[in-house]
Amino acid sequence: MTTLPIGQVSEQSGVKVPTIRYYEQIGLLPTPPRTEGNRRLYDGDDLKRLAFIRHARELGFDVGAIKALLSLQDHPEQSCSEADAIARSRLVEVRERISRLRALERELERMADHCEHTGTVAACHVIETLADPTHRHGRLDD
Amino acid sequence: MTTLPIGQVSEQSGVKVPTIRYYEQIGLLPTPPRTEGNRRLYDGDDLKRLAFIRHARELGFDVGAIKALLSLQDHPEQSCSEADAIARSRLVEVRERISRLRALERELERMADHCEHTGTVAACHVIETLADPTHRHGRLDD
DNA sequence: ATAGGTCCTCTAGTCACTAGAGAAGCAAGA
DNA sequence: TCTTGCTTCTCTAGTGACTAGAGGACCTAT
Repeated sequence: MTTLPIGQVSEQSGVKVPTIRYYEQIGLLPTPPRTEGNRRLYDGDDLKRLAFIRHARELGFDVGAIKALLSLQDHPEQSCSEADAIARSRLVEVRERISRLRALERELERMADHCEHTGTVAACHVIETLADPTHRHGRLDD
Repeated sequence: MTTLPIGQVSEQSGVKVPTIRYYEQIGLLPTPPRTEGNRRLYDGDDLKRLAFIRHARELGFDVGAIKALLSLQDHPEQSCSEADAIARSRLVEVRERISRLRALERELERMADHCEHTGTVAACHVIETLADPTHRHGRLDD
């Protein structure tokens, strides 16, 4: 089984060294074993976990939400209803994000296309694109 | 034309009062006119702008990215190529986020469905769902 | 054995808020 | 008009999630 020092894990996961230590400190990463000389040793699972955390953070999930998601992974023995509740509530959030991002995507596409075809700047309506779906009157995109 | 005090704007936009003042301070919001008694006065445009900022932040865009998006809206006279560059680079980012969120959505759906149908906890593979598309071998989900 | 790199802990700084203190403004009733 | 209570004002300090730096230990290669 391959083990990696923190620098390698950092490089391969895209998470900076101090951030990895920080994640350990706040309990997002398990405390890894150490060498004789007190250096942290990681394995492939840690690598994947870190990459997951990085992407989830980039998508705007806070540490609490990420902990909840990882707990699904970490505790397959937990009650079905509990896991289900976590998965479902995250699912609602994820779907809302997707629909907002799609609206923004369409607006940016429209602007880029307009520019390409006419050589002029399109009126920009990005502000409308992220309107709160729960407050909207029109239909929601699919 | 209706004007609103900061408290109303806060309530209707979902952005807290100190946060609104903070956005003014860092230049995300224009400095509003004041009453005789030195209180800020906002209008409907400010309201929309604030709601946009809130949603964009929730989606994980940082202030710099939001400024760039708002600049498209604010400066229709700017060069086409500049606006286009901003729109296109945001577009790439937005599409990547969408595809990752969709992968996560599918995994959460799978888990919720599994629980519903079998009454047992599904093996959770959320970690795999956000893998870096640029490092993946399989095809990307549209 | 020593030079250069990686790692250690600890403290402090950054970004984007968020909460609190203390004072001034304003609206409504006694 | 005065006062009670709410909103707003500015300013300072605290939070969450990093991020950078100091000072020192470890480790590899020559």
